[in-house]
Amino acid sequence: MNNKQELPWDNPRFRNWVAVARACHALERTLAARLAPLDLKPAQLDVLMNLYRHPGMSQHDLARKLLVGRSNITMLLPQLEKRGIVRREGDPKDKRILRLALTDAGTTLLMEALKIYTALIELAMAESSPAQCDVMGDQMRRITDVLDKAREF
Amino acid sequence: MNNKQELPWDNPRFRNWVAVARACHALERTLAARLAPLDLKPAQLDVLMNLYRHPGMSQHDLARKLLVGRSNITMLLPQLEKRGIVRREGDPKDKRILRLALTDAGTTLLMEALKIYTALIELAMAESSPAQCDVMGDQMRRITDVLDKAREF
DNA sequence: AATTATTAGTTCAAGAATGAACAACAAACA
DNA sequence: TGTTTGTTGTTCATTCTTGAACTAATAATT
Repeated sequence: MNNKQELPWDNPRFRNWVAVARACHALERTLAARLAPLDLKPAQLDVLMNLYRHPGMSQHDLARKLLVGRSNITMLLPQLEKRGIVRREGDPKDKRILRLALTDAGTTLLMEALKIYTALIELAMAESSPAQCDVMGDQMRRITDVLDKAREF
Repeated sequence: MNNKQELPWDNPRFRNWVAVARACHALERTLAARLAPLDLKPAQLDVLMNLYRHPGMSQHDLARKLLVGRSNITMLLPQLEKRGIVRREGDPKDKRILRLALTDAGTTLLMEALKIYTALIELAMAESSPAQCDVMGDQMRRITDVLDKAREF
């Protein structure tokens, strides 16, 4: 019996997803290199992006958005707080919760980082038409939805 | 001046790439959970997949394929070698090089892992048509190419 | 042939990410 | 009220990843 014909690599969905994973990894590595002058890591940029769009988030909310553990946020934030990039203040109604927000310096830094990130994305996707790009984005949002539901069992 | 109109999130390429990064992260997390019963991590699966397709690779070649540092490979392989999954033998022509290959046990384990991976990908992309999927794959391969070239300066 | 430059792999110290166990607080309910 | 249950954030030990410095082997240069 020749089982080569059933190899995953013959499956379009598989082969194409592997390409997604590779591209994603490549872009993240390149981003890390280009963010280095700002002394910022991709994971930290993710934090800033989320706090900009959702000021007042709790650490728990942030962890869920970023798909990381809560302890990760605990380890990540004090650095940013010491650099004066992020502000953390207790919720008056619920003393367990810390509300997060960017400082002005944090917003400024974020804008610098976004220039770099945007330029990299534009470079990488220059050959993709807006229509292709939207089709891709829609697929990805569906995938994230499916996986979120799959995680809830 | 209102600069909100120039935010990256208004840029389709930016917004859609963020969706790619999220989906990728979500799928990798889910994969890690589903591979746990095999005592295998996504990074290790990447190694096995590459060795299956390119037996006789050197560690340097493998590192480049995986977009990681050589030292990472050095740290990764001894575990797999001890488990009898990977075989490492010196190249007779060039004594610096170690040639890598899967053992039979390694191939068996890979096939089990691929079932899990394939099932997850099928789940995630069930709603994407093969045509959309191919368009996406092509885009991703172009992105990887562009970034590879950008890395060479 | 002798020297110099590259290349493959390793070591090591530092920095991230993870999950389990924990403390403080809040909510639900008797 | 008092007890139980659930939630938020932290701590800590473990594991992974990384990049710089190193050794050994090969290639290139003189």
